[in-house]
Amino acid sequence: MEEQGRLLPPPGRPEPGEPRRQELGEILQQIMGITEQSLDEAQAKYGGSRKHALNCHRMKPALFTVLCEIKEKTGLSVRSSQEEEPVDPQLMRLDNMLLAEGVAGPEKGGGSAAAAAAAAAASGGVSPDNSIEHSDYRNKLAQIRQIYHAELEKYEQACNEFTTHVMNLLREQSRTRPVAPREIERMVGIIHRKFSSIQMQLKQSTCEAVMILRSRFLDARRKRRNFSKQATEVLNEYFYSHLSNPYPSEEAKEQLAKQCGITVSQVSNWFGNKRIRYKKNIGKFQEEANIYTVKPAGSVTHGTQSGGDSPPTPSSAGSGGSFNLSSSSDMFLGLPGLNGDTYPPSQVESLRHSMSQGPYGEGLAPGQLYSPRDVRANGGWQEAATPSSVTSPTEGPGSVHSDTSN
DNA sequence: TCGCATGATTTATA
DNA sequence: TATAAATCATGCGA
Repeated sequence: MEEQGRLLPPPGRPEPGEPRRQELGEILQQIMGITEQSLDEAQAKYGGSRKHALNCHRMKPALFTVLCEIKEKTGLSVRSSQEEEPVDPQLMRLDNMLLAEGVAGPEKGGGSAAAAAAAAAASGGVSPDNSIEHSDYRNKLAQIRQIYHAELEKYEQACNEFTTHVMNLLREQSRTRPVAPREIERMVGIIHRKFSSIQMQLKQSTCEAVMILRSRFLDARRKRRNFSKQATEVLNEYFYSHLSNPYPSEEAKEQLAKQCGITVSQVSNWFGNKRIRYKKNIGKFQEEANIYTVKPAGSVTHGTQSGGDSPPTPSSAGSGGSFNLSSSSDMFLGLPGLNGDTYPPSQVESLRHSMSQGPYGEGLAPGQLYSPRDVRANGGWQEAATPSSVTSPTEGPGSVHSDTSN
């Protein structure tokens, strides 16, 4: 028993070393009723020669047989107490999450896929510096992965070392007392369970780290990115061509989202912001309104326009599933634009429509209602926001935009 | 660095 | 539950 010191985990372990040392001590105690102290005492008291004498004692075989009988009788309770435990659902969850995040399992794909998903979600799908965030996320995830695997390896190594050591001890003990293979298995099982619980702590910490990392990347407010110019143009075109009722239906939102490479809720946010900001400062947006109501067809969107205020229907969408926001060139008439362009009749109609709508308009045709809520919302919108003419600014360009928060 | 622009979130409302 | 309104947080150009 001189190898007493080697029962302890190898030195130089990281922080979890101390709890592990304690736990291993507990295991030994549990398995054999041996503590470091008792071993030390036994060692000091009897020494190696005493052990040898005990082994050679003439009564030893008889004693051994009695012990075997007792063992047989108590074996049942031992066996029953160590029935296979069902797989811990929490451990399963942790494992699944680590796999999904690419921390556990094969390196290729998992991590980068998760990173891509996170980056895509964070950027709304079309962030220009998507790749930067992507690599940043991936690097950090790789760090977590590296630490996780290093720790896991250490734990496994320690577990194996300890198991071997305990088995050696049992083998040695089997000379003086009966040790059944099943008992060894049971003890190995206990050791593995103890190490599993330690591993679970590691997995938990790793999951927490991943969650923090993800939340940082997915916190849209922190990582706000302006939409691409094209996306803004698409949205603006829709907004200004439906100025009398800028409430896209769900279908329209989906189409816009698809076209802009953003989510439907981002489209909703955009329209919400746009409506309120437009309403607050119509004058400032006059110029923009002119640009978008006057813009030649095909500059931003594809396909044909079903009419300025007509609700777009998926069935009327182009082959690419694109949402038709502007007029096709064959609809242009000889109406001169501000920059010398000609206007499509539909947009002229839209313009006229906008002019006829608003506080002085005749109300909306049934076809202009995009959603039931629009009936209510539209009234408020028209009263407050729709200008008498988007081409005849009532306010000069010098008017100041004021988002109350800014 | 500052101020405005803008996307997202929160809260209240119908 | 969609929307208005207020607000927050960040981007971006001068």
